[in-house]
Amino acid sequence: MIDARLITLRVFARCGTIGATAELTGYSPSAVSAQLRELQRVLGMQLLTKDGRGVRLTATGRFLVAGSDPLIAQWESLRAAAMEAGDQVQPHFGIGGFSSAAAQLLAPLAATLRSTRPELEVQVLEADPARCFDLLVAERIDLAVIVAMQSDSYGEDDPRFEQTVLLDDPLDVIIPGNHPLASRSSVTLDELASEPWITEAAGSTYHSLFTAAFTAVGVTPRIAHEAVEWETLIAFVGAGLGVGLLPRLAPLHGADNVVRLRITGKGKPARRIVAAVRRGSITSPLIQESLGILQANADRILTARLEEEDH
Amino acid sequence: MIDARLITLRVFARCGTIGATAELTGYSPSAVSAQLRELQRVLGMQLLTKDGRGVRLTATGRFLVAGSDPLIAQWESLRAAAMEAGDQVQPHFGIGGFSSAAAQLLAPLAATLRSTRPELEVQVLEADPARCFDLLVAERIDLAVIVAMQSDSYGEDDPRFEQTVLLDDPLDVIIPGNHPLASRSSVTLDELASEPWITEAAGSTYHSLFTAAFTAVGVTPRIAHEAVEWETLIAFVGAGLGVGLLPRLAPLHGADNVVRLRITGKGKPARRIVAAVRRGSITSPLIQESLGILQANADRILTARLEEEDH
DNA sequence: GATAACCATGCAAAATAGGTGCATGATCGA
DNA sequence: TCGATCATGCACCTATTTTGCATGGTTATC
Repeated sequence: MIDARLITLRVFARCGTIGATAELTGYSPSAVSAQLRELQRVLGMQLLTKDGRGVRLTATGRFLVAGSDPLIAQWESLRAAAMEAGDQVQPHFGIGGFSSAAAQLLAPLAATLRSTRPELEVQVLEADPARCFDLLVAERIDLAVIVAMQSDSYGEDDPRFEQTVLLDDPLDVIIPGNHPLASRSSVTLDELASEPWITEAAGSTYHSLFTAAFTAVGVTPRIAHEAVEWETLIAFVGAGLGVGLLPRLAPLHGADNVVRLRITGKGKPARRIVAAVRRGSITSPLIQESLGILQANADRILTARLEEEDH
Repeated sequence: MIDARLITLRVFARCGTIGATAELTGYSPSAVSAQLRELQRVLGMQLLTKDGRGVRLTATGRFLVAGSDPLIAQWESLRAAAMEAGDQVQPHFGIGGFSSAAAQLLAPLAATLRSTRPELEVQVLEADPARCFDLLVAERIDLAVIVAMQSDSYGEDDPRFEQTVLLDDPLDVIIPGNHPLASRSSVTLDELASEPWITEAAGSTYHSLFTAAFTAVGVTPRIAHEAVEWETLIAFVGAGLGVGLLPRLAPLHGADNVVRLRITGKGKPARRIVAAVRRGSITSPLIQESLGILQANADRILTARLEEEDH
């Protein structure tokens, strides 16, 4: 119920360029430019200034954007309370999450909602955590599932969002099936210290988890290969190129020559998966229901994962 | 920056009928109907129900309207703060007031603003106090000048408005120029107890002031005639039909055979004139400036009135 | 109990706001 | 200097919104 042009301005405050704002909101750059100009005209405020080949928020613009945070939150809160009090159903629901969450958690959630609320139009967007926050601001999605990142530009206390922990997803070790330890059900990271490791490129979300896990046990692993997708990582391991860490949420789905081992000992790495919503909307019945479904699914998957892969 | 359809819903909550909402907002009834239907569709809430030949808010609708009060206030507050912080100028400014206020206070205010802020488009609407509040809700005007009414449906602490006292406008007595007391400069109400009085129809704003003035001194005046406009009242007095009470703010502008006398004694009736704005907007520089101009003008008129009419 | 007044709404047509795509100009990095 | 990037203006188009009138249902009046 907040004017779309103000939302656009808020997205611009995140992106810094008209083009990126257009991409994120789904408009064309011309439309964003026109919207922001119109916003300035209606409000009688100068919100943007030319800055080199781009534009930049004025002090007034920054002030307005910052001040609009509680406004958005209050609207979300009101909307949620009205939905709850009136037992109403909203027509559209957008959810977003990073790759493994999208596949493992969001897809089942969408399926469940589709059956329990047939009239609800659910849209799922796969996007990395940073983009998920942007999509929340842009109101393209209403709920995001992300991995908690300490180095994130979105703090826990950001006035725009509310976050709740969904689960701590433990990292397992995957090793080739013909590896000497393959018959074990669990290992310690020490036992694999001398193995060639496969990880993601330095700087990625996963890589920081990787290093954190080994610094916890005081071991410096040798990084032999790099992969981006879990699929690739699993294939590398299956080909005997090395060993790797795989979140328990990520499925092996019958990969050849790969076994998953639980990690024991003092280094028990895990990635924290949290759900994020726009502040104020947390009490919405639809979001509450979704959080419940997500958590139930997560628990179910985590407990079932090891059993099903151990035949 | 709040969606126009929510504003329309808020106006409807005041009026109760689509037609009245249309009249107040400036839309056609069909447009209002379509807007409210669209609002329900977008929010996924049922806000209206059929009720006889009209429609009525549902519980959800009432909840939403009540809850939107602080939302509007917060936006107004943010807007005002941004205007102040950024030294910006808004393009449009609507002011409204009842007849004598419109002529005596709003017209000069508009003229002043026109010269000090040439780029500002000022619109003046004459409307009775109740309608002024509705126009504020409908965002047709940003500032209203009204007479404070205890019997008003808009309390002093209404979450939608903020009110500041502009002035206490004393009521003077006007009598025919050939009346025995015409040479006096002031009278008490007791001295005029036996005169035939001219007032407005019972139930009007002015009438309650009239009766309050006389109950304060314990006299029951004889009401001989009724008039609606000050013009008419003055003409009646000039024709020798009786005497009347005239706010000092209302000008005689050279009426024949009429003199204005100050009232002394314990019964010193006055009408309280207050400025009302949407809650949150009181800190807006434009509104602050306007309030200052209004108050200065009011003081100037009040002090000048008696002198100029005493030649 | 019939008639008139009132109220909301559906529909077709018109108006208008808003969006797209391309071209342009300006700026920055190589 | 050249190419890349970015914002914006313009012409065209789309889609939303509004209007005016007609309709159906409801209440008040006589």
